[in-house]
This record gives sequence, C-alpha cells and structure tokens, in this order.
Amino acid sequence: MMIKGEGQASKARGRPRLFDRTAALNQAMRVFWDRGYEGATFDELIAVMGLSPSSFYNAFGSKEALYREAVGAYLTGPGGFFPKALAGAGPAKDAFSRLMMATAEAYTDEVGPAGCMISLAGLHDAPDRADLRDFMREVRERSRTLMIERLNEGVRNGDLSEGIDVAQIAEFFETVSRGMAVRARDGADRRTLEKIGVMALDAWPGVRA
Amino acid sequence: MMIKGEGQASKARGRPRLFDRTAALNQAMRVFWDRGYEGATFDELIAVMGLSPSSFYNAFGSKEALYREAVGAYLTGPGGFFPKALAGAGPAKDAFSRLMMATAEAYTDEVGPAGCMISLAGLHDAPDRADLRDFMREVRERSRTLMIERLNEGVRNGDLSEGIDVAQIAEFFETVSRGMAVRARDGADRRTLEKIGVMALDAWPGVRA
DNA sequence: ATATTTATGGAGTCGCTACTCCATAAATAG
DNA sequence: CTATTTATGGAGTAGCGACTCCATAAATAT
Repeated sequence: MMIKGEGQASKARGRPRLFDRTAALNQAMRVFWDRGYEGATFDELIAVMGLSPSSFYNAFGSKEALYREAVGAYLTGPGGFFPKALAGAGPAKDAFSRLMMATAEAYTDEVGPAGCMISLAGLHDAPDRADLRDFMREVRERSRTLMIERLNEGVRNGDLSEGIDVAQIAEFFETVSRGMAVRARDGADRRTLEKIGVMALDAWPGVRA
Repeated sequence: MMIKGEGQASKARGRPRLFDRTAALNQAMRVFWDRGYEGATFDELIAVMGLSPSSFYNAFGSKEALYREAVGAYLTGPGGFFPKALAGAGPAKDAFSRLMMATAEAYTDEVGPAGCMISLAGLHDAPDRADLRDFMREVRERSRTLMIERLNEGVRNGDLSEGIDVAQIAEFFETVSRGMAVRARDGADRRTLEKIGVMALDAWPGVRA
C-alpha cells in the first residue's frame, strides 16, 4: 500500500499535485524550527507552503503529521552535520571536537533560524501533547546514542581507556549542545559557541592531568 | 499611586479580597514553570489559583502581567539557589562547584516541575510576543552577569589570574546550566546532572595542566 | 447615613486555530 | 468512452483562547 500523498515518480492515478511536496515540507520545517510546534500556526504554515487547507490536508494529513515529517527533513538536512561530524577516522576526541565546531556553525548559520529544531522542542507542551513530547525526547536520545557509539568506537580503537564512562561523556556533550542551542536562540554568535565548545573539550577525560 | 491589586497591609479602602494573592501567584508560577507561557491556559491558571475571571483581572491585570510577576516569584523562591550558591567565601571555583550541585538539585527537586522556569522560556514565541522574549533573555543575561561578578571577585581575591577571560567562563557555565535544564525536562535525575556539573568543572582553567 | 472604592460571580464576546465539506478539475484504468 | 482516483478552491465550523461587562457585595471616608 502506498503512503497517501507520496505519489509515484511516473504514473500515479488521479490528478497530479500542482506543487512540490518536498519544497513545501522544507518551508514548513523552517517555520517549525523557528517557532516550535505550538508557535507555528496553521495559517502561517499553509502560507509559506503556498497551499490551501484542502491541499494541505490531502498531502500531509494533519499539523502533527507534518511536524513529524519536518523533524525527519531537519535530521537529514540541516541536522546532518551531527552524524557527519561524529563520523570519520581519528580519535574520538577529534570527532567530538569536529562536533562542537560544526554545532557552533550550524546553530548560527544565517540560512536557517538560530539554534536547533530538536534540542528545545516539546519541552513545555500540554498533557494532551504527550505523544509529541515523547517523540522529541526519543529523537534527542538518539543523538546521545550516536555519541555513545562513537565513544565506544574510540574505546575499541584504543584512544579511550577501557573502563571509561562513555555514557557520562555523552551526557556531558549532549548537555553542552542543548545549552548551545539556548545560547544561539538568545543571540550568541558562532565564535562564542566555538569557544564554549573548546572549553567543553577541556573536560575531556585525562587531557590535562 | 498604589499599584492596583497590591493592597495595603492594614486599612485598604473597598471590599477586601477573599483570597491570598501571594499563594495564588505561587500556584500560577508552578503552572507557568511546568507548561511555559503559551502552554499555560487561562482556564488552568484561574483554576489552580481558585479565581473567577473577574477576580483574576482585577488582581493581576493580564496573563502577561501575571507571568512577569511569576518570574519574579520564581527568582526569589525556587530560583534563589542560584545567587545563594554563588555567594559565600572561598575561591570562585568552589562557588561554581556549589552552583553546579545546587542546580542539579533544584532542577530535579520533586516539589516543583523538572528543570528551570527561566532557562527555556520564551524561545519559540510568535513575533507579537517579542516583548516577553526580550524579557526572558534579559533575565537569563542577568544570571550570566551574576556569574561574571563572582568571577571578578575571584580575580580580586587572587584565586583567578588577572588576564583570565571571565566572560568566557561565564558563557560556558551558563551553557551547561541551560543544557541541564533541557536534560532535567527529559527526565535526567539528580546524580546524572551532578556528574555533568563535576565534568564541567574539569574545564575550569588551569585545573589539570 | 451616604458616597466612594474595591472585589466578586457569572454570563457573554470576539478572534483565532486547526480542521472539514463539497463541488469541480485532471489524471489513469479498462 | 466511462469509471475511478486523486488534487484543488473556497466557504464553513466547532471549540477554545484570553478577555470584558455589569450587577452586586463589602469595606472605608466624611
């Protein structure tokens, strides 16, 4: 069964849609990124997407469904810096250094809203939005898991000692990342965030002692 | 001119109010703390405050005015740990160590919602709420200023070297604090936050090298 | 006592928010 | 061709958000 609205590349039945679904989704993603879920109104969303209500519901189903898709678009788009910075050869510490610098850049990049679409979303929603809140928490957890996996790789490669608390290191760098997202929202610039990242790396186990 | 609703302790003219204004404010503060400004509905607010709409508007003026008062109540109440931990004798590093431990405790204290009422508020509001957003940014800036002042005290006392970048250190610890607020909202417990705080202190300049 | 001031209860208002309906358009399947 | 499927335009809607009005209550000032 086809997912409604996904449309085949070639010969789909019925009237073809008159707009670019991916482009519309990316426009919506930017609005959610800037305003959060509740702060993004339906009218603003369909305006930037260039859609009528009926076209919107036909293609995306609901505001919440759109939001979940937009999170996916963020993760594979502007949020792609995260796995990319962590990947790559070299010691785990180098990977986390790249991560801090890439985070500083991404959170202050003028092509998108300041900060991060993931870090601060779904933290203050009403009880009847518990599902979205859980969803965002899981997305955030996933980023910590990626950190842990990269740290374990460092242990396997011998650049981190065996008994080290990788979960603790991941917790710390996740916390710094989330905090950087807040600072970016409040106007901190790239250099400021970079220096915060450098300082965070000073907490890397066994660096200076 | 008296501020409307403040009422004198002794002989105010007119019918005396039938409720405890401070208690009602504290109830409202908890709702805002838990849900944020937009997430706290008028109906829920007046319900926990035990007020009718007319009593509410008579005593507090508007939802936004109530919010600003609630922020004040937070800062002098549950948020009081912040200046308290920073104050006190000893090296600046000890003060920041106390701050990290007190933050871990406050953000996970079961008597209130998880996290911080200040750290994550007003980050995703609509353009027509720019005033509230600015207000919250200023409150956050104030906490960084308190950190800088305490660091300068350390420089004067000789426990921090003259040329040190106090603004940078404050930026870093503010970032860690904001990040801890996010982690607390996502369910991180006190021990977890404490260990993050300990690790942050490892970044203190000149500790290990 | 009368006037003035402030508080309260409760119904009512107005705009916005997310969503729905339906007639019509435009494609393919057979 | 007809039937079927999907997309669109545009009007409409139910509910809820914050707020308002007004008659009445309860205090003080003179």
